[in-house]
Amino acid sequence: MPRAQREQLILDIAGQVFARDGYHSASMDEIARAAGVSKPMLYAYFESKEGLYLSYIERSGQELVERLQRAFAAGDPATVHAPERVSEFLSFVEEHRDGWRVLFGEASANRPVAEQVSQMRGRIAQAVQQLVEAGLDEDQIVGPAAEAVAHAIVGAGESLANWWLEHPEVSREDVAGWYAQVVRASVVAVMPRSAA
Amino acid sequence: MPRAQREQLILDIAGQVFARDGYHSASMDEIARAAGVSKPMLYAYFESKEGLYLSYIERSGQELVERLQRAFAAGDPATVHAPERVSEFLSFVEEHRDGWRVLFGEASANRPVAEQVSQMRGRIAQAVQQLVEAGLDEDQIVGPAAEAVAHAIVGAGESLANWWLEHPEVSREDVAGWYAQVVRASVVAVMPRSAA
Amino acid sequence: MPRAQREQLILDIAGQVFARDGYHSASMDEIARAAGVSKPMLYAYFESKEGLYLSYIERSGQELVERLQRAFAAGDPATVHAPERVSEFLSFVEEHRDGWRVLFGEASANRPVAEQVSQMRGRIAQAVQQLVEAGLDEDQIVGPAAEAVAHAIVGAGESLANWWLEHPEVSREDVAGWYAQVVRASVVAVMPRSAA
Amino acid sequence: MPRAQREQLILDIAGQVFARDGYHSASMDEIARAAGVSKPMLYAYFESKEGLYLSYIERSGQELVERLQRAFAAGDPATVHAPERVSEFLSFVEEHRDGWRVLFGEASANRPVAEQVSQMRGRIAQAVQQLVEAGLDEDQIVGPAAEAVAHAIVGAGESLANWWLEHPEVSREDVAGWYAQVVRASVVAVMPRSAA
DNA sequence: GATGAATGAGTTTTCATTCAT
DNA sequence: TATGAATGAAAACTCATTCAT
Repeated sequence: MPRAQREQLILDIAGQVFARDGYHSASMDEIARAAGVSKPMLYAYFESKEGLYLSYIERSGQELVERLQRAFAAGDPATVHAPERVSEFLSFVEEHRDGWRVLFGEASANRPVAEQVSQMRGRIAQAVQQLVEAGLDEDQIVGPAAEAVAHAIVGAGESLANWWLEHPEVSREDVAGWYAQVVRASVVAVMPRSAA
Repeated sequence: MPRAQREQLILDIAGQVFARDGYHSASMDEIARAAGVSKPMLYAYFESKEGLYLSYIERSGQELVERLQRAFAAGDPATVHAPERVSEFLSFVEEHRDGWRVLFGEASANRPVAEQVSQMRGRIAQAVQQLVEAGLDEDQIVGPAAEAVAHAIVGAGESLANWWLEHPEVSREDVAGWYAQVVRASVVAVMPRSAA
Repeated sequence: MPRAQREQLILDIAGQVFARDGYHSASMDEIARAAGVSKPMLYAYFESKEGLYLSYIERSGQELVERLQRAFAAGDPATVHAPERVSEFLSFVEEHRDGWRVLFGEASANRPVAEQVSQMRGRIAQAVQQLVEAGLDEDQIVGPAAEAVAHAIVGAGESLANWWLEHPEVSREDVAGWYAQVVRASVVAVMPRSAA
Repeated sequence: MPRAQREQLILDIAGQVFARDGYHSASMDEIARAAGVSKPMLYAYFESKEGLYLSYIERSGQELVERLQRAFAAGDPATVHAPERVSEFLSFVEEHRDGWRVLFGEASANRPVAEQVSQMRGRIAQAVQQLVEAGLDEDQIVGPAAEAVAHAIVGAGESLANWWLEHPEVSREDVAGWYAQVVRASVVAVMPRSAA
């Protein structure tokens, strides 16, 4: 088997293991065994565990960025946010679960620990969901939309807050204002008749 | 020093270390040294590394959830998304950086690894930012708003995609539709004159 | 509570723990907790873990030796080995299980390890038992006598071999001769009509 | 050096250390150093300390059981207890001191502790020895025979008592009866002219 | 006399990494 | 090229033991 091909195979397997166990808990032993190669091969091809990981997210990230750019940034601005575009991006997530999980999923690492963190996030999402639903008439709540939007809102806030922590020169008021608007607009957009 | 007080002190320090290094890379030795106590104390008070971590996120999460609920869920729906409310939440993030980072920050774990992942996210955010700006006249772009909103949008998508992976019964079209609307509404809301 | 009395109480508890877990696996923490005293008390009274253990086997051993001497060594040689005497000794074992186990029982220490060793001994005892039974007519085998004698024979051999290891000046032939006679006599004694 | 061979070498060394220090006090560090390998090898080959120990007693026990069965159980019942047979078994003990000590020796564990226990047993054996000698004319006592038989008797009692503790359904009278007979027969067998 | 609080020193175990073949 | 065999370094965790009060 030529080297290039074997490298791809190893990356596939490594992705599975990283996605399942997280960077730290994944062991080179396990990856080598799962890929059916010897450990020294892993080192010959990728230098180190870190090198292997970086190679993997490089490959995954490359494709993800391209797909996202195709989904979001290309073509006529008027149609840019069209669901079909977004759908393409979601297809990618679906087809490349491992890559997505490694880049954006919650690092499993230690089972009970990950669970507790995830539970905390869940509680927050629930609170937001109640808020979303509070602005609606009871009969407007259709299935999982409210739950989904709640997660989107939480994720937006999380990301925004993290960004802000790296940009302390931006005032809290500004950030708060933007986020407030995003939240309000999201609720209104998805739940159109909402009075929120 | 009475036990209860020292427990709080240890939790503070542990939070710093966990926030900086991530769960796995944080070592009990380091935490003990930083807290100025011996390792056996850590075990006497928190049973295990996992126990220490869980204690920490319990304490942090408790307060975060409360703060978020106060920010979002209380009072008159009409004023619920008011920036002042959101601002309160951001205050919390600011005051409890460590707690926030441990719960919602990017697990550092391994420096270059974290950096690469973070860079990848950055590139995606940039693509989205360009998209946001594409819908605006050049003179409308005011400072960091577009960047901030781009991060919010990315975070929303990330969170939504993760939620969807756990809810495969929801159709891709639905999720795509919701996300598309969230994105569009967010852009419009923050960049009001945008034609997007 | 006066010191002397408390010492006795602690020794009782310590014996239980030592008998259950073995010297190494027994922890001072556990003994202190079980005895309802603080660890520093244990050290004030017995100096060290070793001191505690030695105190315990001293107390137990003292009584055991006395009982054995009374059972075996006293009085008219003709009646010395009478079952009533032996019975007294067995009473002691029954009443002082912990003491006996600590002095002569198989050290538990590590469960699976102890089990494996014990199994090995069991297999040996079985082989001996078959031998004992081989010398009997089938209808002579009455209940557990053969099994019991087999264990006695194994124990005698074990003890004899250990003794011999410390007395290399004694010839193997002599030891073998004595042991052979003990075995034969034991079988005959307990299974009287045996042709062995 | 091929793996299989090195495994045997490690087992040999481990046996020495276990025999000298007992299971608990033996440390993997020490075994590795003594065997001239690194600790990870120990784990690669035997999984754990427990695994190493079990491997060792498996290997030792296997051979011991076979030897014992050959010594005791084979051939014509009439010659079964012949000293030559027993002698073979003693040869094994002599040649496999470590294996024997690990399986049947007094677990050293902690030097002074083991010593004290051993001393206690010694005192008991002495008492029994006096008893044995009490039944003899002074000029009949030939060298170490009485001492050896005393140890055999003590070992038989020890083993019998342990067996009885696991079989409480057997009456004390029965056990006492059997033991009494074993004792009497042993004395008579080895010290033939004794009136005991 | 009694103890809550504290620790030094050691244990087993794991893992990324490399060399000899 | 490929690997079986080997390891240095560090991790989590435990325990007998001792102060300060």
